[in-house]
Amino acid sequence: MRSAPADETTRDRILSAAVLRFAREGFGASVRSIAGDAGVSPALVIHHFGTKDELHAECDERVLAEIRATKSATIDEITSGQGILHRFANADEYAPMLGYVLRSLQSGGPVGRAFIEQMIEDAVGYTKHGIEAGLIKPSRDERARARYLVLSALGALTLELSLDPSRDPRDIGGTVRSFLATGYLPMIELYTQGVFTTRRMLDDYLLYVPDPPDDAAAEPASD
Amino acid sequence: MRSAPADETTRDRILSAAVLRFAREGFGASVRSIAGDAGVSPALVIHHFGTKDELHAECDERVLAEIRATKSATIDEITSGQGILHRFANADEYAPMLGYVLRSLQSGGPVGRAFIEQMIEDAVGYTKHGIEAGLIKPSRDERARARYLVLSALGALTLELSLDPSRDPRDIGGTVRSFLATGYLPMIELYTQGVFTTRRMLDDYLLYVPDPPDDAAAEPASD
DNA sequence: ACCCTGACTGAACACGTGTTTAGCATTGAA
DNA sequence: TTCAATGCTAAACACGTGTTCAGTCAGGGT
Repeated sequence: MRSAPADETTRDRILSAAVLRFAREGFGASVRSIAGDAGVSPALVIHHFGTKDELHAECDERVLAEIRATKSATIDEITSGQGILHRFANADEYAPMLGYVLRSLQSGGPVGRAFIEQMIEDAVGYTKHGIEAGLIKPSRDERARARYLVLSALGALTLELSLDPSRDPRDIGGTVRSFLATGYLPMIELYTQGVFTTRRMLDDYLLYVPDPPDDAAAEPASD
Repeated sequence: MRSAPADETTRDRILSAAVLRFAREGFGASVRSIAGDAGVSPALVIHHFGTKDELHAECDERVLAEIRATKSATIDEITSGQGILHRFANADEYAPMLGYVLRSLQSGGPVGRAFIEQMIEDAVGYTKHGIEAGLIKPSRDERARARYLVLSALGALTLELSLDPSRDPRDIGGTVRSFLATGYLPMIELYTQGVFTTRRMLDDYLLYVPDPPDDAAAEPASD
């Protein structure tokens, strides 16, 4: 009975409903609402997952797995430059997944953290590729730059998302597009020409700080 | 009795406790915990403010007023360049205020929105000043750039804040400093020299989009 | 046939929430 | 003094939450 595939349908239906609810309303979404979406009693949710937290954890795992899957599918879609955000814009099919990630980002959950870490890793690869192709300038600290680029882009996006109250959170692709409509020009303008006319601030900082770290000492305390 | 100044003490103590709690734990903080902090019964909180939402609203007003006050106090502190974040770094006295703002930012509250709007306004002024002084390059859309710079900086900060679980949220100044320790170099590096070696992406976009808006059409639908 | 196991439910429980109510204490005005 | 009003509290209420419990139903193994 355990190994029969039909049994997993209900469990999976609950899981999917939970991911959707969590993505739309955040992790405060009630077990009852999830059960309602799955057409099931609240007790069954607990019966299958034991606890709301365990359900949450399993949703995290599922989303992470899905991310890993779609990542390798779209990795050769880009490989050019900084089109990180554009991948999101016309990705309405991934909308609930992205919503889940942003929720996890806001609440400091493990999915958000893993997602950020992975995007940084990707960005390091992209920039390295771009440098070799002569399209991107090398940085004094590649990892720190990749991290900053990811944090600023994703951070601006989350802010845009939570600041626009009119748009309902379901339509994340729309928010991304709306953000790009206003933010893409200044972004690539900044990326191609910067904002400062002089190197003074940069040189001052480089003088002030003795050692530009060489890829390892970038983060003071992590893995 | 209404006009007596001594009466406002307790009310104000509750308000201060609420701002602190909201800043630390978000707006889900319970009325009971706030009352406890103020050394007061939960019923009194409701007696003075009518409703938790009204208390929330009054906290918003107080923080906004405080921001407006400290703004005019520190406006001549900067006036140089992009040291927006540095103002936060050594501002431990404003820490609860900043925490409150970040919470409001995450929840899409009016304080966060007003704060962003004001920072954009400030950034427009700063960049204009910097352009006249020859320190900052002009942009094709000053307002959009100011908005992007503010959103990316503040967004990266909020992400950093919610992603670092070890650090307790009380110590916001520490998080800001930790963020600057890793993020300042790539930020000013980006600001002084960009990341792209060619103008291709920018020119492509400028060709693709017919009209660069002239300061008014930047935001599609707002006040 | 039996029965046991697991999916599944309705009802309840325990708890935390915001809020209300009744009443006490103090204080200034009459 | 007497009255009214306000600051303030303890207790309770109504409600939503996650979770538990007792029990029903179906299905496959013996």
